[in-house]
Amino acid sequence: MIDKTYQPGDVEARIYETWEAAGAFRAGRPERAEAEPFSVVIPPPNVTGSLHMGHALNNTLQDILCRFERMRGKDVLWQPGTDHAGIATQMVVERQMQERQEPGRRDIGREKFLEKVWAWKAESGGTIINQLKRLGASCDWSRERFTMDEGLSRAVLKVFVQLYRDGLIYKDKRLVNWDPKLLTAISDLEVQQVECSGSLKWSRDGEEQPDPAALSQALTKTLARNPNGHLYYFDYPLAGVDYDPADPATFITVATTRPETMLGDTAVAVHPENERLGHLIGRAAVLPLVGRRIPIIGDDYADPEKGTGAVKITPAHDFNDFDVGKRHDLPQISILDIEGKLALSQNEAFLDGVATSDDLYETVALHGIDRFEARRTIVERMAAKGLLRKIEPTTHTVPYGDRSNVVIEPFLTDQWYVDAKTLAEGAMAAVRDGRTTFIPKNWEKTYFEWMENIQPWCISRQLWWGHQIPAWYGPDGRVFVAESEDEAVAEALAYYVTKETLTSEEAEAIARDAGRRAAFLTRDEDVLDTWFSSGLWPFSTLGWPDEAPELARFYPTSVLVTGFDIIFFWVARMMMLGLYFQKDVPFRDVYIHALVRDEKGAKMSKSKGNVIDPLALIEQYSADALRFTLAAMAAQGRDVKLATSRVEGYRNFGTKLWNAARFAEMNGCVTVPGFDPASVKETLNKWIAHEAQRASREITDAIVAYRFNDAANAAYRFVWNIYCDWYLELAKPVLMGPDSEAKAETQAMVAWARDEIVKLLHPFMPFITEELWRVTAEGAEPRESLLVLAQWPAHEGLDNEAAESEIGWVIDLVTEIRSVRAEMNVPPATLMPLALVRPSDAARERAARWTDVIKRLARVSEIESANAAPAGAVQLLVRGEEVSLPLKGVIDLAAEGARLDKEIGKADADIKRIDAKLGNADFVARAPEEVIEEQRERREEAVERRAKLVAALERLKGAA
RNA sequence: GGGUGGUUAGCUCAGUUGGUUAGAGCGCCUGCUUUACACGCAGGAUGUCGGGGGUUCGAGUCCCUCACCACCCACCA
Repeated sequence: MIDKTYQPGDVEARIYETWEAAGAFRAGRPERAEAEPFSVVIPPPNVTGSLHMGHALNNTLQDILCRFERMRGKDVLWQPGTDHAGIATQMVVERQMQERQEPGRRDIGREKFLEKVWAWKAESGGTIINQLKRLGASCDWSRERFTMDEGLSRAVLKVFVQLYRDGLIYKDKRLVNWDPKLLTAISDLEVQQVECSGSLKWSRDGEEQPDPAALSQALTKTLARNPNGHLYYFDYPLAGVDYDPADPATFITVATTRPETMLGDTAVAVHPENERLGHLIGRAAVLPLVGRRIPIIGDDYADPEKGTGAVKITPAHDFNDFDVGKRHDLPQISILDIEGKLALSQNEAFLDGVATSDDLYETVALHGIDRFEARRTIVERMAAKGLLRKIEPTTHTVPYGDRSNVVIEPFLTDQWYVDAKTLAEGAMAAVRDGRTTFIPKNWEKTYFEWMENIQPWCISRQLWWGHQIPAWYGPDGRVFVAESEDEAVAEALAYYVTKETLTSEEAEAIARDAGRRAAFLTRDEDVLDTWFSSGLWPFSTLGWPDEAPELARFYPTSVLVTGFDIIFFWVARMMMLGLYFQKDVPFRDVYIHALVRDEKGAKMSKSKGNVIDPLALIEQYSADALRFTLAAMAAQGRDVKLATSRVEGYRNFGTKLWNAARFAEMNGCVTVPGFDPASVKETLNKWIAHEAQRASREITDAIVAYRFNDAANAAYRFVWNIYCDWYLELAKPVLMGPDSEAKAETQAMVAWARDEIVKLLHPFMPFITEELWRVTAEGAEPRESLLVLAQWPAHEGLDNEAAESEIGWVIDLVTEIRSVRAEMNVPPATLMPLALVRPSDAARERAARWTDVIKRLARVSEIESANAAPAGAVQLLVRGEEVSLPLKGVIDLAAEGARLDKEIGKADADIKRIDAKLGNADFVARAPEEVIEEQRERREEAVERRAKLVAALERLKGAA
């Protein structure tokens, strides 16, 4: 007995266990050894994260593809796993330590800290996996991987060493995006540009706010809230002359949004062709507050239109200035420490060549203050010295760290880089020649755009949680890159022996002694960017660098399903690294889905508080309802704006399906083993076979084309509007009637169609369908196999236009009668006689065959034929046949007259519109023949319809 | 500054290569204990397809333009 109500909470957990126990998701099931492989790697979620709506969408779509292909008989591998998420995870653990008021990570040291992270991973790492299971994800969990697994770590080492040896990884000292809170370099992609503007206006020469005390107060107030955007104009006195604010020949004015960096200025640049300032090129200015002589140089970078036309150059704190500095061989003076505090005392570069002075002492005394505090102080001091000319509000963008949410500092450090430009060549070619295809196609443009302008990828992070860089430094600072410390030591010893820094005896002595070996080299402290290891995901998870049969069988993977937000972070890197190390693309297709947004279209974020928790929706409406909603809304190229009313609607859909199955059971509809739907005799059954085949085709085609919404809608329509609304209703008289042969066939067919439905719906709603499959028997026996492994409907030869035509007529007739009854306010209890007016033989036969159904569904008392339409009856046209409801006395004659008038009006409008088309010589001359023919037929039909309606109206008037 | 997408019913959204009278869900209105289902059944109303122009026999669909809304990339002294 099927339960009266479906309880998703109970069923879902049980069903999932059944699948796992049966090994249903395992790749390489023996019976599929010869099957075509289908593989997908999951975008690995953060190991300590939890499921958000983006995951729900992403994994629902992958699961639909995997379940679909599994049912189509393929050997499916959905490779699951998690990412160690370097920065994110380390931050979480550090925050926990802080909350518990424990000593910081630097206090306890690397080893102890990593123990804590691993402990946290052990504690929380299962959460997201369990949540994926709640969603129904059919991953092969026996193959679950983690980016810091032993195997994946070996892949990382091998890749790093190989790329280093091939000259594609190198160490370089240049400006990086430095996060002063996390104390690490980050890549360009991890920097968010935030627009900010200011409000403070002040001018030394004007009236705006001349009082220095008031200025100081305003500055304090303004700079207290960051970000802000102000342009500060400073006079830099020229060397060799006495500064006179009234005499432009004694100074050069520069404008900056970052006053504190002036301490690191090493030049002022003007455009070589600047008419106003060009003559100053070659002279020098004296850097205020410091006393350093800095040259005035000519460089195209200085735009005469911007600022004052003269720009201060701070090579160590600005990306553009860095380039200018390189061109002019300027010193790079870093004046900040890693935390963004002024680093002035003991700063040799800063003090180099600067004569001691009171100014300098005062400035160096600022050592250790924060960069924003420094900004205020510098401005105040410049103002006090009369060198601040003015302050203007401005709007500009400020770089923020996407994790730490603090202002990022361009900072001069040694870091490891990947030569992305070289690797990008192959990755672009692979998409250009179609070895990998993006769906929707337009994302390829985004991909190319970025690839063409790709910058060196900074891969080192000053973190502890991650893959430590396999680089060791010798006593002279020389770097040795190798897959293990032993190899590095061996390499280093050999090197130093050849260089005659060591004798071979010394080298051998070191090599023999483990302690000395370990002390001989120092390992690089840094770890790799998380995306470095995720970039290897499509092959590292398949067993590389070992010889793994899975790699040969499942690489390249069939499709990658992911959001557009990580095309650069992840997709591009996998393309580059996959092509380099496997000589083939990592995936054939890349399906890019949209972001899930809230109802108003805003990106969901914790800070906005508009996050909808997928688990809460699963609790409330079932995983199936959530999945179906996401699939139905996943139209290509558009964001998914999630409304919970949709989830509720699809929960109702599940209930509808459940009840339809209960109905089938109550009427003794049981799956007949070996039943052939092509053999049925009843028109109704031929019709549902025809419709089921059509639905199956639509759904299959849509999934293959990644048109998930079309697939979901086709399934929805078939189940609700075809199977439930009509097939079951039309079958009721047969199921309750006396014809045992027809009844038996129909019972079998109801069960067959239900089974088809359950299969077609399974990729979308795996739980309820599997449960229905379980509770419905096959013949006298329970089902032998699970639905998850059942065969996808793929039948041919069930098309049946004759059945479509006949059942279509019945449906139209019933619908028309219902419509008229409602319009005429005929009470449901009133049964009406129905007359076919001069029916064709076909219509008469059909009416006879469907008498019971028509009577029941249209609430008709009897059906007869008439030579003429009776007076005062309602006239209907059903597929060209005239039908009347002779209900004089019941209907409102005036209302019927109005209805007929309206119908005639419609017919007139149709005729007029078609005539306009057919009357157009150009249309007749140029439109395709079938379009014209269609219009002619339609006109004929409309004219006939009009004539009948007019006649009916005449009769109505006669009756009145 | 460069780019992408969007603007269709009260709301959330479909509408593949131009071709019937533009659709769905939710909401709304009317009626219904019709023996699976009120998480239901039956019927109904609602659109200048953002504005303007163009191409075409024919435009929600293609082109131009304007407006507004998102988002991405780059950068500004």
